[in-house]
Amino acid sequence: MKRDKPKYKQIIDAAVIAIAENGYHQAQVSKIAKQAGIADGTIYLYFKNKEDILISVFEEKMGVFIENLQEIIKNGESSTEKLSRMIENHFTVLANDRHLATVTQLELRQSSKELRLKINSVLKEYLKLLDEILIEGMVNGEFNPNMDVRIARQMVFGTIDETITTWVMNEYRYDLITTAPKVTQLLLNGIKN
Amino acid sequence: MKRDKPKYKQIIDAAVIAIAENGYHQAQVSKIAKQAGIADGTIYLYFKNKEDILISVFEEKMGVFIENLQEIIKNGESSTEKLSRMIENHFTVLANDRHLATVTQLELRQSSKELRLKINSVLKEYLKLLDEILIEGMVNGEFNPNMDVRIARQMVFGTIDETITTWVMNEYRYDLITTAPKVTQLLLNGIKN
Amino acid sequence: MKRDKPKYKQIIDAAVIAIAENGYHQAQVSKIAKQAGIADGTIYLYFKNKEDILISVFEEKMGVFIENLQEIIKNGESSTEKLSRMIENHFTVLANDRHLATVTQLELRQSSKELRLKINSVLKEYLKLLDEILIEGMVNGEFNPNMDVRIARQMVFGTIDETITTWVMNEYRYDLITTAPKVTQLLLNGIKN
Amino acid sequence: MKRDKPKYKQIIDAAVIAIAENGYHQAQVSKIAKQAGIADGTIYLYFKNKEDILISVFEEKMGVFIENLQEIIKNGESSTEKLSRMIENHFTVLANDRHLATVTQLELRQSSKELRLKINSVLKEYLKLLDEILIEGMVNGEFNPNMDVRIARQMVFGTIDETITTWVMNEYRYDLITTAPKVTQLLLNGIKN
DNA sequence: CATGAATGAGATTTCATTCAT
DNA sequence: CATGAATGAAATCTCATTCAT
Repeated sequence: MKRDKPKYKQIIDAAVIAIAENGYHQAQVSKIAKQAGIADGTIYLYFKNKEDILISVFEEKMGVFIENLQEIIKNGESSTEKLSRMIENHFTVLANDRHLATVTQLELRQSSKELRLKINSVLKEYLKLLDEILIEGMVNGEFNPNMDVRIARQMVFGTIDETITTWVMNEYRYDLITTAPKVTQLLLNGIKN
Repeated sequence: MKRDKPKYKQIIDAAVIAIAENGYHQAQVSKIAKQAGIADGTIYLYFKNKEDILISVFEEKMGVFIENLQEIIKNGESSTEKLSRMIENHFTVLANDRHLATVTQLELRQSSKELRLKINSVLKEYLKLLDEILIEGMVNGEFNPNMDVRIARQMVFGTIDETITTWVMNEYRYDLITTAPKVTQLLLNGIKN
Repeated sequence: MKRDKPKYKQIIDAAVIAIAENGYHQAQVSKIAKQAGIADGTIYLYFKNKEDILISVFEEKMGVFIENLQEIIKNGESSTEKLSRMIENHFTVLANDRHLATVTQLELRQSSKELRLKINSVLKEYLKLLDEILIEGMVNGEFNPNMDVRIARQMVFGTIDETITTWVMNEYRYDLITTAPKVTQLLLNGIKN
Repeated sequence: MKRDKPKYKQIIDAAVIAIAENGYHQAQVSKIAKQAGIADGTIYLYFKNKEDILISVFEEKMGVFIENLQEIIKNGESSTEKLSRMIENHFTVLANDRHLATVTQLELRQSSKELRLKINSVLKEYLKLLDEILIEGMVNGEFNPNMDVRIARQMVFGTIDETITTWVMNEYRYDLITTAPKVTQLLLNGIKN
């Protein structure tokens, strides 16, 4: 399996750094290779083409979010706690990896519509877990049982996304993690029963 | 004033159509010129460069949102009503101009970080008006006076944005305008006192 | 019409020279452009891609052969004379343009099978005229009426082609034009009645 | 001697198949190695480089033609019969190995001028035997004693070559072997005394 | 004011060959 | 003898912008 070889992850990480430091369109394959300390051609032993690198970056990194969220869902007591810890986790992971935050919130969005559609399908898994939490809360009485789940999900994710993007655009000037509880509070107000 | 000449608006509208129909990266200056029925070179008599066209597209179109919002603020009775009508207006304008919706929600986001930063500064005026509504509501007791305005604003705008983007990505399959009240309801729950 | 503009022929001629002097695979678009005294990009205002240049080279140059042959067929008295003058013309044109001879006999054959198939369809028109001469001669009793026209044509063209290719491979060391009558004589012996 | 080891021939045969099935430019060293069931690097224990493989393909396969022709010369009664049997043999060998026919008539000609010059020098031995037959016939009165041997040889070989190439290009649609006598007849007419 | 032909910089990807194991 | 992962040079084509008419 290619993605188990050390160079696979090495290239993924190099891509994140190269994109964060140079911008999406200035992160040429040669720059990624250089950052990874390998030859240009070696990239193509592990990835079909440049787009494949970018999708893989998203898959690998989004994988962390998904795994964490699955853990949270498994261990959380109430739906409220699960949602709260999901937001906290999302903020924490990106606050602790500014390169990754820049890449996911700003740079990767410059990709073509085709690439973004693929990225979106990766994202869907994450959103499905979010839906699980919301529906559970609606059933057990923690959240408003009459709300439209899709819209609630869009509110939760849209707010998280906008909050983090603004933080990145403001060049990480303020502490992101401490805003998490406030974001959580507002969102919970919106959806609680 | 350049922007009062007929060809100025003609090019702006041509750009929206060209981008919506071809996608951001396939909307070459020559295509915009052709759509506008003028020569490539003529574009440069009205715009400094391609980026200038795109920023102007955003400025002009966002201008409609801002004017409408100013009107809403002037005429609205309560803060709650103002916020409600702002969301309704935002949804209505884009639901009625799918070309514009595609361009603002999907295509223009493929632009470079630099361009997006400029677009964001245009957006700021709109967000400042939103802040006005929120602060007014906090002062007059309609909204939670202890909430963080910035976060509340990000929730409102992030939710609107995410909702519309999803609608565009789903190829306008459902009716956007009728979801506005549900979105408003959730957001008001979140911020109300 | 693109092929009437002066730059069209200018590029075709530059391509012949660039290919003859550098070889097929070393005749990069940039070399052709330089030889033509224009910018690389200008090539693409006149040709769809590199392959299009090469096909056009063949079409334009083969056009001369075809036109000459049509003239010969129109004015020639006997089939024997027509065949004789066709061979003479073929040898003369290439003997007088060694660049072209190198390109058609050696370099262009390195092109991909796809390109060669296209080149072949251009060639077919020439071979159809040759067939006309042969059939006419079979009907009027100058040539053997029982021979297989396809094979006769392949003999005539194969011999011409092999003769000229050998001459080019031997770096034009001997006089090509004076061998024409001998070639003609042998071929006529082969097919005469 | 390298060419006596089993892997030598194994690679040669793999090359013919790989080229015939994939085309000259798509027959990468790695494909040839895979076809031969060995590792890429192993190729370089038996051949200096890729060009060396291709020349060797031609040498080995042309060797069959040469051996057969030597046999024919040794056993044939008249020059006419020898020529006749040479043509028949040439057609038969290629008609019975379509992979080889495709490779020699179409694919290998896409090689660089340099490679083709080397291939030609391999071909020379075959052509020298053909010259022998022609000269013998001129001396013993079977062939026209006044003809130019070089041109006669080019006619014979050019006709054979063109005939077979056309057959390959037409995707072996008709029977090649039965055309041999007709080709022979026309050629003999051309050179007989 | 308007035109549109011409410019030219710049990046992805392939594949023959090597060499440490 | 054999392997196969790694190398890195090299070329087509696009498109924003200019400027002579």
